[in-house]
Amino acid sequence: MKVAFFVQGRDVTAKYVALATKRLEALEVDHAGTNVSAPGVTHVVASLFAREAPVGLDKDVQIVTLAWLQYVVSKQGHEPSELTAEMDWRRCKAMQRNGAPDGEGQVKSAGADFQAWVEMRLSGNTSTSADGRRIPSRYLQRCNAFVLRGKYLGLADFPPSEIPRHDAQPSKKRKRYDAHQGYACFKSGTIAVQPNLNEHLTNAFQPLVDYYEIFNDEEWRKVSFKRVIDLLRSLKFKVTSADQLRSYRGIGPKVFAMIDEALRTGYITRAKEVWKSDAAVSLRDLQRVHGIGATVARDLHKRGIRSVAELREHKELLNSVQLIGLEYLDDIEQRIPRAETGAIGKFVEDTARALWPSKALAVETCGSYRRGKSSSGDVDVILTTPDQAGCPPLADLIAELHARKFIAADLTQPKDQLPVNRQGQVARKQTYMGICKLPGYKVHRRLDVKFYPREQFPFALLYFTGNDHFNRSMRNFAKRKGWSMSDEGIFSAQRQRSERIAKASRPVDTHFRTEKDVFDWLGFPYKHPTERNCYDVTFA
DNA sequence: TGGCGGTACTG
DNA sequence: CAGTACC
DNA sequence: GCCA
Repeated sequence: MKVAFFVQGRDVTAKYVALATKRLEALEVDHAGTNVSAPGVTHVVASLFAREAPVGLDKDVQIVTLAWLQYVVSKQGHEPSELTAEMDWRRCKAMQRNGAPDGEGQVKSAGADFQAWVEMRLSGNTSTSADGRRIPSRYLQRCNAFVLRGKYLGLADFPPSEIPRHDAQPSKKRKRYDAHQGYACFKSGTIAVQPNLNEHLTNAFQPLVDYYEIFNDEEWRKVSFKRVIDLLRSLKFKVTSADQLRSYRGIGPKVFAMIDEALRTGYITRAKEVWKSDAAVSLRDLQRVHGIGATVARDLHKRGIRSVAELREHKELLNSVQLIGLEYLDDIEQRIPRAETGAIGKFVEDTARALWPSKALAVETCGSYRRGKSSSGDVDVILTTPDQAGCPPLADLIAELHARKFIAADLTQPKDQLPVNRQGQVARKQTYMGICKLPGYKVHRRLDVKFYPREQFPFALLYFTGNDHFNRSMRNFAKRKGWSMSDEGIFSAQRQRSERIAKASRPVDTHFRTEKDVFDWLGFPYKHPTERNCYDVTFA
């Protein structure tokens, strides 16, 4: 078990760092604590422990605090107000009465009961604080639920009294929550920011990935290098010697030598060599455009187009998708701050709820956002309804988003002629890709929206949350056992191209209600969304 | 030496 | 169908 | 590229 924690501030912070360290040492846990000094926040940490730290739990845990996130965000030059939008103040408010953090955008103080509770968790007790003080039972329950919900169940949106039991029947009184019966547990309340401790190495490898990305003939070499980067990024220590990585899956003789070279000299010769070619540079530049891949770039290059700048003078060579990609290139390339990703997801959600007021909808922003990243490349939203019969047409939602001037351009045409059943509902997944912009914002963003029938939703969440290595890994795991897994479900593998693949041993007739159902059914250890920022999933 | 994820949209 | 894209 |  490894624990990494990041805290920032003074006052309360130092105290909890000491407590956490003590506790971790008592558990003989391999831990690494980082204390970050940045102005602005002092008293946040206590609430962060409640929010993020499953202290004293015997699982493989990662303690990550929003304070660290705040530090990262401030380093990137964003306003603190953006950060406060990240925090789920509804949950803080629930604790406000008890002296917990104030919800008006600034955490002011942690109440005595709350601090006592944190200390209790840190000391491993369950009902009394470290100094023997008894914590009021109502408050105890509330705090415990707070942590458990945030970390393991993620039922963040439900006040404690409204946490649905797994066997609960849909309540007629709380219609709005109907859709979340069984689905809300996918909400991820955790923000995990793991700093890349091995930037010195990932930076050295990135040019190799970029290089192989621009051709389509060495896909697997590219994938291998990509895995190496994600492996390095996932490490909780800074690599100082290639020998530290000798036993890791994905590090072979070639990569080992490259890591060794990068550590000694600061760069990889091979990575420098490949980019000496002007053609490679041109091809990479052209492929910045959405819709231009290896083949099209090569074709354009043959026609004498060497850069995006030159491409802008020859738009007649592009199809409609590429034209949009070119038009919004500068915007799309920019990273999206986490707060904006959330706001875009909320805009889609609000629009959907306004459009189908009688429908109970589950809406989830996935992708790197759901994996807890502090910025994203695009926004991925998926929806479902508890309706067994199917979903309303996604095209209607897209039309409404157009009407609200939220969507600026379509990269795919929303199908309005999908096969519908007698109720006029669509019983298969519907997908959309486009460009959007929030009212009052300057930069356009890539938006993906998908609408899934509810029985596919757990699989859709898994797929749309990623990351790509995680998906490939999990699907590979399923395949070896004789199943084929996708965003629509799990099926008996039709083709068996390899002897490694076992014959499916049981029919797939289970009803999967949650992501965890899928993990359990596969015999695959459950991973919280924030634990899916991985390069590979190992299984015993 | 063969395998490396599964799917959707465009043209 | 090939190419590109999504995680 | 790595791995079984």
